[in-house]
Amino acid sequence: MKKLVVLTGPTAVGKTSLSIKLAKAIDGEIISADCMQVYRNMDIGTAKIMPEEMEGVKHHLIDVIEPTEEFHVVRFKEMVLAAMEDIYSRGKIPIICGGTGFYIQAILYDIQFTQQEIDKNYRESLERFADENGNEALHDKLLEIDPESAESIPAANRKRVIRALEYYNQTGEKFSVHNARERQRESDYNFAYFVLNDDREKLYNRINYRVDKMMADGLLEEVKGLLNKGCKKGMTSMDGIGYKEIISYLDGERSLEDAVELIKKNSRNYAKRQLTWFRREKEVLWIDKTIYLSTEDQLSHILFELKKKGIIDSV
RNA sequence: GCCCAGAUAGCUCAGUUGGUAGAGCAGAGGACUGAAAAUCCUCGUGUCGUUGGUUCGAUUCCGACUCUGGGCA
Repeated sequence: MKKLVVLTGPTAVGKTSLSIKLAKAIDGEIISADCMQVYRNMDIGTAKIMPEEMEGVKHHLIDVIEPTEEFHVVRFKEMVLAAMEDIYSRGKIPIICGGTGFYIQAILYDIQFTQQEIDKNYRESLERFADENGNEALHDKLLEIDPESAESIPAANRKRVIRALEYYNQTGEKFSVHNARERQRESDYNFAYFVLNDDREKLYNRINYRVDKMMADGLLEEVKGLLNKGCKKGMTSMDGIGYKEIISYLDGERSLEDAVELIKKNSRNYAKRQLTWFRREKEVLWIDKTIYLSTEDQLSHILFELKKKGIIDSV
């Protein structure tokens, strides 16, 4: 079985610096599992690792597309599988590091998505239908073709109602059937899934501090620059935390001070959602920073677990 | 020193014609399988400042005290 290491955790917990030490210790290469760090020119707001911080460790999936482009799990999966093949061919171990749990899952369990391109017109027509007739009416459509999905997806969650309808429209199969099947999947990898975590209050303090630092580092200028290059509100990249709030300030919707506070709050809420996700994942190995205080302790604990799983030979 | 207004959930406040209380925000928990840093669901017991009094019963009425604003000296 192919070997795979996953290192994740909530935003601002300290994944990046630990990942460098880990990569050096096991001669690995890092694959970023971060839905925002893939974009070029979005450095400050995504807390992206800079080349000089990489210490010679090879990184994949960072700065690979323009912020004006569409990006999603399917593209992520394609790119990561290619990167992994490359890494294995050189006899190294891939380390998936990043905070997007959904993306990590897609790789780990090889979740299957549909082959076809998304039909934008169909999506838009459903959006329009919901605008005109309400979320309930859209939800009723789903109820007709796939009652199980309709039951598990609230009408208010329009995005997911649309995806379920879209899936049926594309494949003729119920979305609920697809999901149930994909949920059964076992991983083909010999993997270790580490989640770095810390005391909630400490984590939130670090998030708040980091946002202030982003502002001091020029987040405002970064966003202005992106807008000048053609980025617009509503693009997936501009929906990232730190970007959408600054844009709302530039649009005159709120003061800069309020925008900064909102970035902090949204980041905190995001960290909490990430933790909810990781708690549900099976076979997760938690690295609690209140127990493993120093980076050295964390690293030696990780190496111990990797040896146990046969992913590395010696500690 | 005097006068006035406050003192209720982590914060900002509402309310109880006397029967121990509820909103917003913050926060917590959860869902998620081609937008995922997205999208959505659920969750409110707190010495009602302290202390006397009236009352069957006071957080609510009355008195004193403490603190915080504001005003007058």
